[in-house]
Amino acid sequence: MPKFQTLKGFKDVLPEEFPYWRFVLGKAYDLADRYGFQQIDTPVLEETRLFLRGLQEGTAIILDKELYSFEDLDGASISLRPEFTAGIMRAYVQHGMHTRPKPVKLFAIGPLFRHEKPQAGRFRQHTQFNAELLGEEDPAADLEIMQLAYNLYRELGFQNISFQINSIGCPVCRPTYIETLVEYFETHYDELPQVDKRRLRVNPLRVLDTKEAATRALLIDAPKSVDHLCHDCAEHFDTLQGYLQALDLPYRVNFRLVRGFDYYVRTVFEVWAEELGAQNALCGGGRYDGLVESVGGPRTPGVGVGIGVERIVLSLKAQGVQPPALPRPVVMALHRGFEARLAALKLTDALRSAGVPAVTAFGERSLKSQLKSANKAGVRYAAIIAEDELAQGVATMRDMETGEQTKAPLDEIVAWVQKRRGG
RNA sequence: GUGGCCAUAGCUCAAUAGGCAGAGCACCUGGUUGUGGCCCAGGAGGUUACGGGUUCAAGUCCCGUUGGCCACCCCA
Repeated sequence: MPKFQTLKGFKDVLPEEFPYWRFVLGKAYDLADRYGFQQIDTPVLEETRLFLRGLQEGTAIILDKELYSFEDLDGASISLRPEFTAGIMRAYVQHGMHTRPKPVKLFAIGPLFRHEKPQAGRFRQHTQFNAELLGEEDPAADLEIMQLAYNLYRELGFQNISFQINSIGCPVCRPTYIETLVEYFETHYDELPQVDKRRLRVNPLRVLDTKEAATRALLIDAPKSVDHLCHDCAEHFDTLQGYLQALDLPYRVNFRLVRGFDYYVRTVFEVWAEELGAQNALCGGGRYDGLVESVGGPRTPGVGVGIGVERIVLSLKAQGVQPPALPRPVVMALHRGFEARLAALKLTDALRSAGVPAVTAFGERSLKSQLKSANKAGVRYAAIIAEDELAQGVATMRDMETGEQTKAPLDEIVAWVQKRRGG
């Protein structure tokens, strides 16, 4: 066993993975551009308080346990970011971004850290593509965030994806709903499994997305948030559904879909892919009109989504989607003798400058050995430069697929290769 | 945090009933003077995850630890 290994829940991304990563991230950038989102990057480390601000005590304790927190050299408590949104909201307020033309549309890509028990598609460090739309209450904003997520999956080649949506109301209508919900479960208190008794106490909405069969039976008759929305929330939800229908976006209202935080309002949604087992949620998002305020800014509506990149990569593999191949060296310059080697180095340099991926054989090994290297590197052409070629000022260009060989003047090789690459 | 399954070479896996740690793939070198793939020969690569225990003898049985997978919990 190696002397050192990655920490529990962390992993290396090896070269074989990168066709997938570049495919996903390339598409993410592309879509963000097309949707008019601007990129923002915030520090990986922030004040711990930022991540635990204004949470109910029970929730704060749980989250605290999953936060990578430590004391800085000056004694300040700092933490690795467990999510993007808090840092982006902090930046929004700190830089007075509320004075920018609304809506402010931001996206970010980078690592997040949570001290969780590792599991399928869940690591202690994961990468997220995050989009936030701030300053707009129109359900079309919710729609835009949802479209962004949906089309990312669609354009990556995902099949059978659809939305699960719900509206969890707002500070006006939610408290009454939660009261009704708690009352309902209290009349069935003895039928509730231990976990759900606890949930009912700590975070009642969470009882709705329980995995306990006994509780799920009770859910059939449980009050639904969509039936307890205030006028504005109901209208917002109706309008959003009208948009989804108009745009042919497949969705289901799922009254069990919730978020556990107070600043979430109205729309919550997830994108689901069929046949992905227990972890069928590809991403989740929602509206958080109270969030900017909670970090000290003006009251600002907002809606956002977080999309886990590792989970996409896993799903792409599970669905057998082939990402485009990454560029490989096209030419390897082989050489024999010191002068030839210099010529090979110059040739490689010229090819690279012209945009042709090229490498030089290293060392002073036999031509045979160098050809083996060229074969393993998968290059299309071996440019052989030895005494004869040097004397004539040419290279022997060997096509590694057909074995065909032709000589070409050294200063014409760039053009020779480009012509054959169809450039 | 709770529970189940698992851990042998870089990878995939063997190793009778507890009795000398192996194969395939991958890697390196060679198969003569300037030519790859296939083939052949050779090489390197292991404290059997780690620590303890039982035994004449442990990869194999027992305990602990670490790590992985799966489910729960949680999911900003």
